[in-house]
Amino acid sequence: MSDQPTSKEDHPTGEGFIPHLAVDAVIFGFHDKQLKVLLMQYSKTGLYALPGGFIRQNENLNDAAKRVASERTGLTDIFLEQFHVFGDLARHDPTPFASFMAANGTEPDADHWLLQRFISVGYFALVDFTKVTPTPDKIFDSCGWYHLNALPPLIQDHTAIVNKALDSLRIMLDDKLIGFNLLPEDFTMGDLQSLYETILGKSLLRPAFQRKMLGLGILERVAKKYSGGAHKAPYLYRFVYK
Amino acid sequence: MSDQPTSKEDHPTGEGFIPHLAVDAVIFGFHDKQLKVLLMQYSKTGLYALPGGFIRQNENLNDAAKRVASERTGLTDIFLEQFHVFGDLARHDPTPFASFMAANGTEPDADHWLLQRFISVGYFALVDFTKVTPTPDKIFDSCGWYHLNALPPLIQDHTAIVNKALDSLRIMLDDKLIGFNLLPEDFTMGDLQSLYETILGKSLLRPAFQRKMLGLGILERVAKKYSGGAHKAPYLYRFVYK
DNA sequence: TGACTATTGTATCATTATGTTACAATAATA
DNA sequence: TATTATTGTAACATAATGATACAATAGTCA
Repeated sequence: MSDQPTSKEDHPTGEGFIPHLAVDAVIFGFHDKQLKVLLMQYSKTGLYALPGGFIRQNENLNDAAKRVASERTGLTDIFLEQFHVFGDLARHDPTPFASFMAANGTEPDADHWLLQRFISVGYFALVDFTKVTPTPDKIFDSCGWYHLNALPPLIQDHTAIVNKALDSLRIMLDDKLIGFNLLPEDFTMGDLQSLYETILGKSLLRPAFQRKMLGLGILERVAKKYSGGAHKAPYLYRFVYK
Repeated sequence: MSDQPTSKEDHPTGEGFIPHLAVDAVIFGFHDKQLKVLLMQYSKTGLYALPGGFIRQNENLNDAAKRVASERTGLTDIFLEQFHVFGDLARHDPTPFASFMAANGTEPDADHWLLQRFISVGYFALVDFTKVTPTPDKIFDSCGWYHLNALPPLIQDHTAIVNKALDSLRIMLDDKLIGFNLLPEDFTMGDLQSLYETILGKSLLRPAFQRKMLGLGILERVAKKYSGGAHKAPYLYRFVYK
């Protein structure tokens, strides 16, 4: 997507980027009945933030979000979904970035581009967190997974962004399920149900769930069967792309 | 909301506005079983566009959208809903604005701020078009209502924006109904059904519609009854805000 | 090898929601 | 006072969803 360096410090003037506009990515990680979010941390201040970035002058907005998500996860083919734009003045809080810079020994001008007001387009993604290599950028020097129900305090309005993303994910789950590549090629109905239960945060009844999923018309049953447990072998399914 | 002039030409350099970022408002007008959209036209070129505008440096994004919608309709209290951000490079097409300026005798520089790439946040609103005074701005010198199923060709990707807005409106109708103030304070179930049928573009069965609406829990029946037609008088309802 | 265990696939029934038809009630009109 | 058009709602049919039950079976282990 790009041959240029992308971290923020490479562009101290913000040149080449659209000013005042950012993307923030809420990257949900799922595995083994756990739902986590990828967060960035700046160790010197202990502040946490969502992975984010800026939009190049000659870059599609969606590609900018994809770039941000790919750089932080090492994954290509991330399915990203735009869900909301956060554009209130009240969200503007330059203190975190000022702290980062101060801790790096550079006292920024008051009108430094990073300290200005940003309007942020929120994207969410859902990935298998065991397949991810969390990769920090040059501002946030660490990067890792945090349980959704035990998030640390986040800078600015990032907690609200996470919550809104989760709401959107839950609403869109049926429609976007096929886009998230977080189950193996072949999976059981139990795998799928675990995914749903984890994301929705509640348990579901098995027969009704099976009926509903098959009713979506996006699953095909694979002939061979799974082997491993001391019980009847479940069928394997895969998504059918029409 | 503002005491400054807001039309585009008052700011030939774009000063005071966030560059490269715009809002476009899809203002649906409903009345008497008709659904229309408010469009701007520049008479000298015949080009049509959605009402749009820019975001002030010190203005909430939502307020910018509200300002645009208010200035074009003369209405305050417009319920606006953000629905999508349009950020592809492919949507960039400076020719309409270049035409406007050329027709006004000013040959713009190639790097004029209005000719640059814009990312646009889409909002939709739903109003009673009989209560609106369509008000042109200084670029688009006329402004009026067009039937949804007979739209003229629009500049850039504005047709796609209208279609996406309509999709979103239909999906959100149940949830956002109470916010659109396009029925009188007291209205009949028939009025409400007409509204739904017009927006959804299909007819609905009366008993099921009544059941569903009452089931939403946002209607209360008013004691008094309507008078006028040669038939049984319908009950009047109003929205109940909880 | 055969009883045991855990889990699966699905049948069955219950409940709720939705689609459809029917009809009595009634406000204005003539 | 009969007529007309429309409303409110009952009644039934169908579909969707919630919940229980149970047979099927892949491994485990006596």
